[in-house]
Amino acid sequence: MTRKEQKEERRKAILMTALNLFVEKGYYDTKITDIAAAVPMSTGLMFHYFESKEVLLLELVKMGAEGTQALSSGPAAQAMADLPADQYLKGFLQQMFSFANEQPWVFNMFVLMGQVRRNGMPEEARKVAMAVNSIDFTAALIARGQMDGVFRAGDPILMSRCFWASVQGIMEEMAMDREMEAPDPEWLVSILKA
Amino acid sequence: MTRKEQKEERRKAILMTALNLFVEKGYYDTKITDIAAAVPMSTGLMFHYFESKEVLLLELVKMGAEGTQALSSGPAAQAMADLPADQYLKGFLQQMFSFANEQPWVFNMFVLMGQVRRNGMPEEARKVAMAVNSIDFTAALIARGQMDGVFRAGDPILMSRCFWASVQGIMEEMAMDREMEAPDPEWLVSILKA
DNA sequence: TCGTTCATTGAATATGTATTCAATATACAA
DNA sequence: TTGTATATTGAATACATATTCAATGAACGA
Repeated sequence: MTRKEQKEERRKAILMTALNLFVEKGYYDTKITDIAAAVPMSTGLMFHYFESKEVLLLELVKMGAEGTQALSSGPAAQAMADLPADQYLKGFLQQMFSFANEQPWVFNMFVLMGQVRRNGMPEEARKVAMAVNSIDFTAALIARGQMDGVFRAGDPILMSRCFWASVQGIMEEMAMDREMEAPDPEWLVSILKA
Repeated sequence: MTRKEQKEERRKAILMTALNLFVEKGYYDTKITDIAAAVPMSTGLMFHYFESKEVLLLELVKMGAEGTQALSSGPAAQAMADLPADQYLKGFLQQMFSFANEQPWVFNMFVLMGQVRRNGMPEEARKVAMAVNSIDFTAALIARGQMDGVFRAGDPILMSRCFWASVQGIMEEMAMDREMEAPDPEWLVSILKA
């Protein structure tokens, strides 16, 4: 393994460790020394890999943004694209909730993306997280579902925001208590159902 | 007005200002100087009223805990007590969402209580917020609704957690964007509906 | 009116933690 | 093997901000 690869590995290790801690304890309560100790490496060395705590967060959020992009244009999305709208959303949630155990980092990434959108988070990362927009995409899906009569009447944008806010709330609850069972996706989709 | 009353007024002004800022910008991003400037008063004076930022948060959370207590045993609760379970929850949400504009501090208090429960918030305040438990109460309500056939099958505790996590998610979204319209309470209650 | 007490200020201090840095070890290339 | 670049360390520093404090002003009771 070349030295460059080594470095890349280490970088990823830091990112994954930070992701865990940020979601577990919150960004502000996670100290650089906590991350360093968990990797493990010396605190000083952290700064050979990331020039600051904020940049580290930013890198994570960029990864999350790319991942979301990839997900919504990838083959899985295509395969689902012509399902009925409610089936599509149910499938998505099913997948996401199963990631909570099987691919915790994917799950954590989603939770982090939601958290970073909030007031009081570092500006730059926040902007990137805000730019990732599932709201409009889902709103279009909802409008389609309304045409087909599977979804109730209502402003699709508002419904989309409420749907994702609910999902975020539940994912944070799950992140806080890893023992918690996932809800039946049907429950959440019911928010939208006719 | 006596001097003691003056002081009490000032105390409340600080508490309300802090509540606003904590919800608006987040606890960690809200500096003592921010609160002082907003009241307005000198930063030093803050410490004649509250011995620390954490204690200030704690006071707010204690108020929130009492308020919740009062709400769930007060006359309004009694009046609702023999409504069908779904009507009860719908009424509660209706009220809460209307507070978003009419009594923002009540709304903010609810949002804060939810936020303080999260990892990374000051321990003492967190314990108090955690002790306020709508989960069990609502779970009982859900069980009743299941008997009556208005709610779907499922673990009432899990359903209760998911319901409140969704509500929290949406209230935080509303707190972030004060222009946002409130959802129809029916949407949220649908999470539980048969 | 005078003295005592409380309110108020803003600059000084303490503290926690992000960030830097000088020193050392390790890998690699010639 | 030797010299150069990179990785690594942990202690020193910088910085942000919570907290203290000495000084001043305002209210109140006697």
